[in-house]
Amino acid sequence: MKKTEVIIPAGKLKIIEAMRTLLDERTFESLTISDIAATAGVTEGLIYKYFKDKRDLLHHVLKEHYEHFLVQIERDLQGIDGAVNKLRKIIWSSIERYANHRVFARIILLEVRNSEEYFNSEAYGLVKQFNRILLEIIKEGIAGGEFRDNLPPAYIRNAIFGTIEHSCLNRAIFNEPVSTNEAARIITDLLLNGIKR
Amino acid sequence: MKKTEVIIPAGKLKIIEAMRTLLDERTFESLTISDIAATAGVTEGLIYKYFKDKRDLLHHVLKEHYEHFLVQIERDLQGIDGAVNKLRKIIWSSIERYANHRVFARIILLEVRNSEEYFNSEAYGLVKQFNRILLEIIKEGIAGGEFRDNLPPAYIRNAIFGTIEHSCLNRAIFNEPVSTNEAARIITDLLLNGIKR
DNA sequence: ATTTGCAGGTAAATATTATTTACCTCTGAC
DNA sequence: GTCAGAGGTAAATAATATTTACCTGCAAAT
Repeated sequence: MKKTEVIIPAGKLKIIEAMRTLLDERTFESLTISDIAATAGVTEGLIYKYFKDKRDLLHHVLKEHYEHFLVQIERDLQGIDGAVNKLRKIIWSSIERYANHRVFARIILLEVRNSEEYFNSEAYGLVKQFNRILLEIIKEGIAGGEFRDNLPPAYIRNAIFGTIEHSCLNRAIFNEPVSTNEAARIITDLLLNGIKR
Repeated sequence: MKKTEVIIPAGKLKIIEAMRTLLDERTFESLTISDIAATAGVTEGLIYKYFKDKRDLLHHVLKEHYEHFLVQIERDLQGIDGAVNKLRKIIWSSIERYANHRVFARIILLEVRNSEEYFNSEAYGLVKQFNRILLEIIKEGIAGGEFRDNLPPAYIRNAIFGTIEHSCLNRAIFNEPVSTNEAARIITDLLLNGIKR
């Protein structure tokens, strides 16, 4: 009775759902407000009732996806001890998310970073939250002697993030398949042990 | 007498130059044809004389940048022996390019990957060429025993590329400073030796 | 039982931008 | 000399995003 008291109007839900559907098929730029309204079965004006503009709708869709992602991440990390083990898990979970939620991957990898407003959006706030989680694990690893202490944590984070994202880019763009387990195993190994023989 | 016989018309040059200038200040999406024409001091119609559309102009600007980059890379690699040394150099050169040519970095990291046409553009052809160079170095390193032989070359390439790009993202987006030498040293070390103690 | 405020929704006007069209003007090869 | 074609312009048109004014049903407050 106390949770989700807020009833979300049917029209708004249809708009969000239409956006998700269309983003699976086409790029954000190529979608018109009229496309979205038609797919949702509402009028164009209604979109502006709930969202500031087209981009605001995009950010909302990303925010919903990211909320699910963060819930899953928190859950996945439960009961795992040690920075290496946590890192292994977080890499696996991230790849799994990018691989199995292509719209999510496309939005975050390709569609949002080119606008200023994104960096003021709620969605970006969640991304920063994820960043902090990852950074905590890295610092824990350094403090506990599992990771090297002569690499700046921010660089480690960039390497992890960057490697994962780049490895999932072809999936997002060309729909090339990704094997989550294999990718996670290789990327974790590569990052932990390096490429030098 | 045989090279650069082609005279590029003044208007076209001004358009390209205007695009570069504007991209340093604002995002691609926020630029209008009328902005570009005004900055270039030409009429809007002329832009369409030389470029298919706004994106085609963007791809052209990227192509010019990438040509310079490739020339520099080929030069930088001259006389360097060994895969590790070549890798070290290519990482340094890439970071240097992203750090000192912010428009280039912004275009490639933020503006082009969200459109289908990009992947048919000449600019993308050059990116693939760079990819091949990097992949060759990796294969050389594996064959020569400098790199581990149990990591797929494509993953190694993604890790290198992804780490570099992610490390330069904040520079591209927020204009945060990057120290090329420091970044190159740390990233190379991290990728070669891994993050595990 | 009315009224009334207001959330959900529509339809059409307007504003903004991209793109096309028709034309003008100079120049250098024939 | 002319004339084809490159460089360029101005204005019309098309495509889209956004705003405006309005309609409708319904859950309180009177």
